[in-house]
Amino acid sequence: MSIPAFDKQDLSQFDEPAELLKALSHPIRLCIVRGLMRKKKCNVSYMQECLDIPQSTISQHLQKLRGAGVVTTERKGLEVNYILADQRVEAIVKALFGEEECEA
Amino acid sequence: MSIPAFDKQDLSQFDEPAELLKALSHPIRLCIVRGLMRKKKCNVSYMQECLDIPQSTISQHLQKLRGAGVVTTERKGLEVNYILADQRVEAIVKALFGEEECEA
DNA sequence: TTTATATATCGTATTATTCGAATATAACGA
DNA sequence: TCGTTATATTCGAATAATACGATATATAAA
Repeated sequence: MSIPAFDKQDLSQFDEPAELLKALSHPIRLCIVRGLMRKKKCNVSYMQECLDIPQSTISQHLQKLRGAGVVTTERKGLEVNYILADQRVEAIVKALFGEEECEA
Repeated sequence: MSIPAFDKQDLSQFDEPAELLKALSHPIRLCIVRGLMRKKKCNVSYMQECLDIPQSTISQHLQKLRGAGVVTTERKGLEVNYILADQRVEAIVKALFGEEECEA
């Protein structure tokens, strides 16, 4: 009587992790997230400048990341800084891109 | 002159990893993949029985996983066994669900 | 106040995913 | 060959994701 490898009874336990992965599964968002691993803290304008993508597009991606709990925000005056907020995400990014020194 | 944390020039380097994550970002597929970590090798009927989901639905999810290189197949007579084929995926599943002994 | 700047949200057209029934294929045994 | 079982593919409808211009909000400075 061992636990089956698959089990429809707890399919719902995969909902949240799948949501997390979905939030990460877009090139722009993945780029943002890896950028935040390198840079710790980053405002929208900086990302926009680097990525050269319309502001509303970036902002929408950021809201999706925030909605999934991937990032949190810290306002500083006019700017809003984004910060990684989920350790699982860091492990996933490392799995995908390798370990890496982060700059202060 | 350090490398910027974000860089539009190599946005395309995120395409493949994003595809990989997209393939994983569905509860059924994630369940299958974690099941394959536990069980190593598994045919479609077994998954179908456990998950109680229409055959075509399972098969479609499996094709998506295969297309992304997450799994490979081994035919044995009528049955087709699915097997994990990407180490990154194992690391990701561990990040999401924790380490775990695998049977056999 | 007004103005400027940084960011968020809305509207909407386009494209992609999802599901499951129906159908097709592949391998085996009689 | 024919029938059976296991799996894959096709199709259409419903739903969700995406991009981006236009517009709204929030903060700060004049």
